[in-house]
Amino acid sequence: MGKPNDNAKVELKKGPWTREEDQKLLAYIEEHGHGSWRSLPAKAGLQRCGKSCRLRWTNYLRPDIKRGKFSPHEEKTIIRLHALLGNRWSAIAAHLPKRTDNEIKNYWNTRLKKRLTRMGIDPATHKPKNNPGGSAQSRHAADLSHMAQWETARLEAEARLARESKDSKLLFNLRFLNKVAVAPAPPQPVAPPCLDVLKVWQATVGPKRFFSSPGSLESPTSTLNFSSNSVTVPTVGSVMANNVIMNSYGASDVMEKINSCEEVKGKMENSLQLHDDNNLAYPVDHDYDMMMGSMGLAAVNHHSEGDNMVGGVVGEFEDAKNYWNELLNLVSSPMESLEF
DNA sequence: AATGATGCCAACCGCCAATCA
DNA sequence: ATGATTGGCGGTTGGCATCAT
Repeated sequence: MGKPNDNAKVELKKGPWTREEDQKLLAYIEEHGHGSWRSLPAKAGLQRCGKSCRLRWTNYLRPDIKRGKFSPHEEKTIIRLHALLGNRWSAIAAHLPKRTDNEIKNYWNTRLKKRLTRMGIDPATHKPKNNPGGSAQSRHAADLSHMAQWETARLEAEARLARESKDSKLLFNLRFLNKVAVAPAPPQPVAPPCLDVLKVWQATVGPKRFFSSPGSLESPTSTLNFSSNSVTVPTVGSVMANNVIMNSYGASDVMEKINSCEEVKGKMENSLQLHDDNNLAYPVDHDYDMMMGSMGLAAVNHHSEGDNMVGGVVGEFEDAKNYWNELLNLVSSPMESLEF
């Protein structure tokens, strides 16, 4: 980037690309890489603006693009991600390998949106159109909606990590956690654990990166408020012990995998030192707190009356990270085995 | 067969954040 | 600090294909 020494005004071509133009662009990029898009057209012998070249490359010519019909799995993924992210096509595309944001956007606008509308679902809100009011179902939908908003923030953090971090192991773990978090929630009375852990987080560490103002429990996009006594926060111990939250988020298969692994169970017992009274605290740092929140694991035991954290720190932060990394790495092939 | 409606998708447009001189 | 420029993003458009009348 920077200031170029811009130059001659050439009559730039618009409209559909010809085969010859495609070949020129492909040949140039294959040999030199695209470099500065601004200067590429002249070097490649194209009478197009750099922007047009970039678009043609990213949306059509790039070799790692998958074209053609979207699979049912891809459709489902788009719908769910749209519910979480809204019209943030590039973010959605990041979760659909080989699909471009433009393609996903077109597919949504021309097909999926209409299909949802026909099904009586508002494609903007992903809620039933004719069910206003306060039914349990709609309240549950509202819970999901707010979870979705938090998921949005978390997905952004994941995307940031993916860009900034070369630590593929951590990224793997984040993605694994993402699958757990995005799994559909059946109707049930348990409050959303994402919100629980954030409540605890707020009470414990106060507003940080994701909070817009001190003392408020707001997502970047939400103005949701909570009554302080309405939420029961499970502990790591209780969750690990009975899978309540994990099951409530359709992630029982994850716990099944974990429980079926003797090594993992041993690590759990040793590291967490489960207590019947659930008065277990767990070391917290913010990113891991978020992750555990996404999994439905409150990082600390929480007594709602005082919004105070109860219990002491069990270990060091690094221990917690290592523990979760080890735990998650022991679960075989989560990406393939978990329905998303 | 002709015409209009609809579907689809590549490409363009305008905006914005990041970057650089 | 400032202004120019780039790259990226989401919204929109234009044109071709298909369908319905």
